Amino acid sequence: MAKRPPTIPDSELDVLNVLWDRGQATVREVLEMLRAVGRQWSYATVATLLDRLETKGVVASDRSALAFVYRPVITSQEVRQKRINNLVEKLYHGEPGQLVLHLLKSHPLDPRQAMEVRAVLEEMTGERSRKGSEAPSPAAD
Amino acid sequence: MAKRPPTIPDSELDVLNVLWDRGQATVREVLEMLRAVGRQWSYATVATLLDRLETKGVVASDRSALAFVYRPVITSQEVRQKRINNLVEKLYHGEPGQLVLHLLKSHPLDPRQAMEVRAVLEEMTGERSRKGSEAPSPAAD
DNA sequence: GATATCCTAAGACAAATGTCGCACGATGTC
DNA sequence: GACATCGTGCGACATTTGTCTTAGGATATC
Repeated sequence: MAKRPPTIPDSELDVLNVLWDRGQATVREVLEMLRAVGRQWSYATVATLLDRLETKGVVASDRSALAFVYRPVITSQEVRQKRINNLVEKLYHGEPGQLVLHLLKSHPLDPRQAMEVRAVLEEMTGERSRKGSEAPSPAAD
Repeated sequence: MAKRPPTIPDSELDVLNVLWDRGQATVREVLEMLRAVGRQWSYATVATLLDRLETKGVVASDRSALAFVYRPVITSQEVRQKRINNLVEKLYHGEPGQLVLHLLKSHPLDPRQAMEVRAVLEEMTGERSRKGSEAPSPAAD
């Protein structure tokens, strides 16, 4: 009778994204941010979403001030990884190859990233392409 | 008051996967297939899911025989694309680069696919790595 | 300190998801 | 034709998701 494991639906993800972006925020701040991006939610809706996120343990709140300040407890990395796994398993039979291909086809990379990915791949397939300038590109996130 | 646009939840996706795999199937066949993969659903559950899928218009049924034969109406490609778009937008700020990197890191490609992807990338970044034996591999799906 | 504000708490409520149970008709079997 | 099967139709029910309303406390403002 175990309850279903907690997931993060899209609406909550929108909220979470704001927190990841600015590190922390109050309900109102999140609301403003989302308004600026087109989401026409009411204050209460955002509050509910943050509350649910906290219940699920993915965000924490500093309740010392008048307006609670929420902060993410999990990284976007963790969520991303889960989604990726799910995608690969449920829609690609655990075969990431096709996924990568589809991805490149539908979402072309800009040159810098293309090179970066290429470097990784070359290392993976056996450094076959000599070019000399393999300076590790320190991409900042 | 528009109802939310129809989505395909994970449970339904499991069912859909069986249909994509074998082209078509009856409730019982889907049930068997899923049982074989660990899903302990009841007959009724599978029937419900197929019914919902049909309501959503993603599968159709041939009702001439005793047991209805269901068949997918959309391709896995379409669903995959939607999921990919969602992932890129919601979790990667529309930047596919990081996603590809993460993907490669967590789900290493086997040599064949790695080379295939690599070829695509080289074409994308400007065929800089000369090697001579780059027979274009026309991979069939 | 009366008011206007802003917050959170609590709940409401419809739709979607996850999983069935069961009545009842169509079929197959002696 | 009586009985065991198998299949669909229909409905049920708990949870989750999507969105809000409203009550009532804490703060700021004159």
